[in-house]
Amino acid sequence: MTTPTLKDVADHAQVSRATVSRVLNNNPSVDEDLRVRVLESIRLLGYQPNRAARRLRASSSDVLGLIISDIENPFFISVVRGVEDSAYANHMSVVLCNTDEDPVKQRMYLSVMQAERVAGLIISPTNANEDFAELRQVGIPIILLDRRTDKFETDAVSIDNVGGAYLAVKHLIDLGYERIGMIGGSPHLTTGRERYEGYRKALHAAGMKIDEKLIKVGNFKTESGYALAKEFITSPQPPRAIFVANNLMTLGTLRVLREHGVRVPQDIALVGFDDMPWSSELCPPLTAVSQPTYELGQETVQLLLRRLADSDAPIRTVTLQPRLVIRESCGAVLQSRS
Amino acid sequence: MTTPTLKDVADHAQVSRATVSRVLNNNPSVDEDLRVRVLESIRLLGYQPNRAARRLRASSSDVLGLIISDIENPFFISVVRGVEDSAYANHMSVVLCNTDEDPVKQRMYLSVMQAERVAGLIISPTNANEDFAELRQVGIPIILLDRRTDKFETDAVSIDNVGGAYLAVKHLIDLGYERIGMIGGSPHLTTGRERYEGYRKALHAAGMKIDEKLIKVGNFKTESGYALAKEFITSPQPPRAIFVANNLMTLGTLRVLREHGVRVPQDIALVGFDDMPWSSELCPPLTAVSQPTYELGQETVQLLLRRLADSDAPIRTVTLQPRLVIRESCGAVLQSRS
DNA sequence: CTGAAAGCGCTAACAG
DNA sequence: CTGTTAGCGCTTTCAG
Repeated sequence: MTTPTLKDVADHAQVSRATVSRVLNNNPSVDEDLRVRVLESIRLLGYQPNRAARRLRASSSDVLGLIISDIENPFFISVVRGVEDSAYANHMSVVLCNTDEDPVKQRMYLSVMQAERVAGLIISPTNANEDFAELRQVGIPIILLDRRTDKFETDAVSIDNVGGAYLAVKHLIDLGYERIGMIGGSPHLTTGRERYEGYRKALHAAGMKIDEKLIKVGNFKTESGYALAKEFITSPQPPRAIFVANNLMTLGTLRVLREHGVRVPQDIALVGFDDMPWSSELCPPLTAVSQPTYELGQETVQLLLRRLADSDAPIRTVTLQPRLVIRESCGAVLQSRS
Repeated sequence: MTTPTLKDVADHAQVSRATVSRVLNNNPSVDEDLRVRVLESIRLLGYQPNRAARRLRASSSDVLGLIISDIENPFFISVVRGVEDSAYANHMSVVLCNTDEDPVKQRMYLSVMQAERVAGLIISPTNANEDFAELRQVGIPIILLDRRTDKFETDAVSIDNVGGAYLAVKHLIDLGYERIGMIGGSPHLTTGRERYEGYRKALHAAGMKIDEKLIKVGNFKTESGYALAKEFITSPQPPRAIFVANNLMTLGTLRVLREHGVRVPQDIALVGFDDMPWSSELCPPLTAVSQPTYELGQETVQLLLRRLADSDAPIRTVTLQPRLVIRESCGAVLQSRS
């Protein structure tokens, strides 16, 4: 019922606590004999350093905070995985928190992270106007993941959303579609705004007019996609093709279309943003913008590590390029393989 | 760059550190005047208790460890969500670790949890023969999630896998299928074994023979489902219907069938285990055993809370019932809605 | 190269 | 009801 402490190890090895501590921290200035003796005692007693104590004393911790905004969204899973693997490879553990797009929860978790004295924080913020004042004051580095904020300058890694959306809509245009609609995500998030911008740009570049009636804005959730798509198909002049701004909304859209017997792509063509493991088994196999999610996660850790090593390094923003995966939901060439 | 400490608050409010501590911990024996004065100082200084210090001193922590075996598997996401929400409601934070079905990683994370002195641990173990000796020795309660181990008695919450599989296979039998095959998951996990048992039981109850050639065993991953399904359809006598033991393997199976132009359910009928948000948009909409994943997560927290309150409470095992969601992949009545 | 000693920020008896 | 006094387990000067 009781764990051995550093003192126990010291007693057992007949050295001072300082020496044990040095061995633990790979301090080179320890005689080889003592080192092995200490190591042996550690093994024998099954000693485990107490992290709470260590963190209290040495203000450095090896815990990395990861705050994501919606764990329900499969997009984040692969991201989490990337963060975790990278952290693991660098001997850090990660504490994952989910704000559920709730600013109140976000505030709370920010407090937790601060009180927890994490080494650094990776976050995809729920709102663009958070300034992370407390965390910054304490000197905890922050890396923005996927979404950015207006308020202040930080290291950030994100996807080229404008480019991705452009790619998707251009594909539709190239296939000859007109009346191309969009089901957009939260306009208060950079991702929502940028994908919308990509949509506009693509139409613009093709000399096509923007028709406000073909643009619906929601909140990146399945229900929102469902509701908006329903508005579309029950409207007098539904779009001939739709670009949907994320995977959840795409699911909602597919549901409505199926329920109303609308055929894809014969009646309405569809491109999604986010390529998921199941996208190729959907009905029909979905053409979608694929985001390098795993790399997104990895990259944030790299940025954090760099910032930890040099707090004065210039601020860096990394942008990852998405690519279009063509399947059957737009009526492009039918392919035998996905 | 420096955070106020409890001492700063004490000085500011002109009281002792003990009093501040009492206020912080809602100790009722503090005069109302002092309490407001302290609270005011806390607010003014923006004080945040240092968790590391608190945890070091009071061996009780409000951090709950959650170790899952495969974050890639969407099944766990909803579980995580359930755990998190319940924990949040009970003022606890959760640290999530992903072992990736790797016993070495699991060992490491168990150490981390111990060193971290978490209040309790919820885990879906990668292997059935882990005994959690160290954790138990330190007195950290453990709750088994979804999977169980042989080695020792603990509180556990899981799904009735036998019953779920039985339901699925019986459905196939009731529809008149013969030559019903199974693509099973890891036999060293209780979930894998039990779903297999349910399959056998259903055939048995119907007076049907078990044909070993119709049983393939894999490891719950997409690739495994892909490979096994391929073996099936390239075999001289493929099964007429298949029960697939989890969502990832179902995805792999669907992929093979699509690639080989096998029609579902006309050529081969399919039932999956795990109903996912996208199951109804698959090609064809999938009939599947739906597990109460969110509740699974919630329930583990309840069990943990109970154990924390009374370490001598009798060991409890909670079993949640799954249900069958009928769609189109088995050729049952076609329904307009999912 | 090693040990002694002084805390990190907080809580928990124990007196008053 | 409040303050004093010890530490929790570890790291880190500072002397030897």
